[in-house]
Amino acid sequence: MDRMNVTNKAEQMEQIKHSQTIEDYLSLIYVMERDGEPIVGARLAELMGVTPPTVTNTLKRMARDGLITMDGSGTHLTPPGWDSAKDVMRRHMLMECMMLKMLPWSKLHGEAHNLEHAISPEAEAAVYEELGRPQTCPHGNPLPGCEAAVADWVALTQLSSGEKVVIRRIHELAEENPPLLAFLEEKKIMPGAKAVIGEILPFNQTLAIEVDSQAVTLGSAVARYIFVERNAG
Amino acid sequence: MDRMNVTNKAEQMEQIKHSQTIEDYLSLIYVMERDGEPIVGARLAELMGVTPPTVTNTLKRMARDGLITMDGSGTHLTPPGWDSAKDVMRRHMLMECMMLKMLPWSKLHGEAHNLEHAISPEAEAAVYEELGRPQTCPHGNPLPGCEAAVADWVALTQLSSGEKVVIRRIHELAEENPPLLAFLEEKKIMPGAKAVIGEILPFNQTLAIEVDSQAVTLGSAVARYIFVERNAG
DNA sequence: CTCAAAGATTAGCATCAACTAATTTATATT
DNA sequence: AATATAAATTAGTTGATGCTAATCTTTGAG
Repeated sequence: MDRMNVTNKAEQMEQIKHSQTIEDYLSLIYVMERDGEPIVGARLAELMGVTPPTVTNTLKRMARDGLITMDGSGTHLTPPGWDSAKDVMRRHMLMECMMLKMLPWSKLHGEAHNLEHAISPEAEAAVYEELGRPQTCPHGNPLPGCEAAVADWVALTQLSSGEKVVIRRIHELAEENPPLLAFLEEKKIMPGAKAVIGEILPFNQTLAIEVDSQAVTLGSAVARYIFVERNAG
Repeated sequence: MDRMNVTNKAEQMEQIKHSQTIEDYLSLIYVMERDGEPIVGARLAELMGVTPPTVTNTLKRMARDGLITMDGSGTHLTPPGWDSAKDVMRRHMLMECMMLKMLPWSKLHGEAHNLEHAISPEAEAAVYEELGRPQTCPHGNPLPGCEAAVADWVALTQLSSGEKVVIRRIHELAEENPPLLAFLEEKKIMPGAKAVIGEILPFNQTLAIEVDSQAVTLGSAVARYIFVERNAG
C-alpha cells in the first residue's frame, strides 16, 4: 500500500520517457499547438526530414500511446501529451542556455536538439537553478509556462518603416533552419540587438531593417518569425 | 578532385557517428582492451544488461562494419574501432567533468553515459578548453592518450596494512555499478581522500581502510578497482 | 461542378536492437 | 577420459523507425 502510493506520486511528478523520435515530434507539435496552428502531417514530414508515410505511422503510435488524438477536429495533444511536450521543450531550452558560453549562438539549437534527449530530470533541475531560473531560451522563446514573458513582443511584419525596436525573439520554427540561423547571427539579428525598420515592400515580400549600422533585407517568411520590443529606443 | 580531397580530410578528422548501442559496446571493449583483458561476450552481456544472443548479433554487426575483428586470437578493436572508441571515451569523461558542478559525484557517470552520445565535436572541444584540458575524469580514469597520468597509482589489493595513501582512481568497470558508486561516495572513498590501509583478510576476501576517521571494509573485487597514490600521506 | 494539387494512407520491405528457446562449443575439474 | 560449467551461437520473433510505390481523400480554383 505505502509503496504503491509512493509509486503513484512518482508517476505524477516524473515524466514518462519517450524515444528521441517521439520527443522530436512532441516538440514540433507543441509549438504548433501553442501558437494555434493546425497539425499538418506534411509539415511535420518536412521539419523532421522524413517521408509522409513515416509521419502517419509515428502519429499512429503516438495516438495509440495516448499522447495525441486524431479525430475530425484534427490532431491534438492530450493532457499527458502536453505534459511530455512541455518537458521536452524545457529540457531543450535549458540545454541551449547551458551551452551558451561554449558555442556560437547559431549552433545552440542544433546542439540542444541532441542534448535534450539525454539530460536527466535531476541534472535539468540543477542547470535551471545554476542559470538563475531563466524564462526564455537564448533565441527569446519562452520556457513552457513563461509565455507571458514574450506576449508583448510583435513580429517584424506588423511594424512600420522607421520604427526603432530591439530584437527579442527568433521563433522556434525558424530555429529549424540552420543556414538561416547562421545568416541571422552574421547579421547580428539576435535578441538584444537594436534595429530600425527600413523599407517594407509587400509586393516583393521583403522587409529591410538596419542592425548595427548595417542594412539587411529579410524575406517576409523570415520576418514573420522575428519578434521585437517596440518603443524601446 | 578538390572536393574529394576535402572530403577525405574531413573523414580523417571527424569521427564516424555510430548508434548509442554501438558506442556503448565500444566504451566497454576499449577499457578491456586497454587493460589487456580478453573480450568475453558474456561479460559484455552483463555490463550492457542484455542477453548473450544480443551480444553475438551486435558484435557481428560491429565486425561487419570494420570496428572489431573476431578470429582465433579473440575479439579485438581494429584501428578505426580504436579511433571511435577513444572518441566515445573522451566524450564520456568530458561530460562527467562538465556536470561536476551540477551533480553529486556518484551520479556523474550515469548522466555522462547519456550525454556522451549527444555532444558534438565542436561542443566537446569547447568543454575541453573551458575545463582546462583535463587529463582524467572525476573518477581518476585517464582520458585516451593520458594513460601516463595514472600509471603510478596502484590498486588497493597490492598494499600492506598500515600504509598511508591518497585515493586517486575508481576504475571504469566499477563505475558501471551505481549502488557501489553511491556507497563509495557516502564513505568518502573518492579521488583526493586520504586513507590508511587497515586489516587485510585474504581468506575473507576483504580489505579494511580508514577514510575521514571512518573504517570501511571493502570486498576484494571492489578493492581491485580502487587505485591510490603511495607515499603521499 | 470538375479537376489538379496537396495531403494522407495502405501495402510491403529493411535495419537495428532486443527477446526466448534450444543447441553447440569450449574450458575446467574431477 | 568423462563430465559439469561457462560461453557462444542458431533460429525464430518482436517493435520502432525508416523507406518506396501506389492509392485514396480533400480541397481550392476555375
